[in-house]
Amino acid sequence: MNPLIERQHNHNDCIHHALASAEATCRSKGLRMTKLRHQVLELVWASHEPVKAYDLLDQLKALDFNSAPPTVYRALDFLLNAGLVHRIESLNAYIGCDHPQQEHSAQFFICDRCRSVAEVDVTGVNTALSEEAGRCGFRIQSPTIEIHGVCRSCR
Amino acid sequence: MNPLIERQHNHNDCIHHALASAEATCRSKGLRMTKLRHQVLELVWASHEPVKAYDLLDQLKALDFNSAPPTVYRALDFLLNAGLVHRIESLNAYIGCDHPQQEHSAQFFICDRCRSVAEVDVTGVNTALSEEAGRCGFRIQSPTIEIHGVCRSCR
DNA sequence: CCGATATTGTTATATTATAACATTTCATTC
DNA sequence: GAATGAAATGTTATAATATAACAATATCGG
Repeated sequence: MNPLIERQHNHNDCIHHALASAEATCRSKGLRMTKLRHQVLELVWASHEPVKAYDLLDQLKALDFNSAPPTVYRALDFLLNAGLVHRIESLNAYIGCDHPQQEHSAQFFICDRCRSVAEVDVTGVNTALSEEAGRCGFRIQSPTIEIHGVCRSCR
Repeated sequence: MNPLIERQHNHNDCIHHALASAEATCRSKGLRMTKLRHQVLELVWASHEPVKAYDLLDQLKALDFNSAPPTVYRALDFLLNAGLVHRIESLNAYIGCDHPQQEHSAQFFICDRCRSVAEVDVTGVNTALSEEAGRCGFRIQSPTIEIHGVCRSCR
């Protein structure tokens, strides 16, 4: 479904790119990428499907991290603030962002069959929303745009 | 903030219009607007701010409805399916829809200061998303578009 | 090294939502 | 108007998601 995510791809490349990019982002922003946060980010990047906080928690426990709910929620908060992951509100789940450096407004196509998610950035959507916001006198801070449907492979 | 919701307006009119419209919708679709569902819808329409399930529950209890969580969640499910309310995913909350008859894709401007919500339907957003979906081979089923920010009155 | 600050550990609890089964209500048919 | 079946509601329990509050530890700048 995702132009970026071919069905066949070397996912190790995704993971490595994401983690390297995250390290770079943290360095440039003066943020601390600790062992725990790194591990959580790696778990998030295990797939291109959104992952739930308590699933991460179970995996952390299995990895012998000393974990309770705050452990994972704090790590996720950090990653969210750093722009390294996005939260999918309609799923209460989290997904990695592969271009944390760039300013971008995230829009998601979410396949309800295979659960895969594609992050897109449609200019037309942003401009249309900005224009409407301007007309209403509304100052946009954070858009949540999550489009549920069925992806090409699943149709 | 909402072109539709003037800061000064007779909210009784909103409520009456919404409830009458809901009755009409149910009649035309062969749905049963029971006392409980009517009461929940009326509570949802008490304001133009999204309301939480457990707040509704407390209010139902105060009104001597025999209520537990399933009571309110079932009523909300019914109202959601009937198109009489929308769920705001990013707030875990619910808001009345004042034009349930028309097919429409809901987009929300949500003020994070005063919590008021304006439902808009920006053509440009829909067309841009449809076009992108077409390019990706994605079949859109239900868009969630929730724009957080600050409304005109609160800026 | 010291002190300040950020991070993590830990326990408890708040918030949101659903499962499962019993009972009641309602519309229809007789 | 009683019998029936389906829809709605009542009820108890529990699952799933998230945060508060405070203690302990690690890290950074001086």
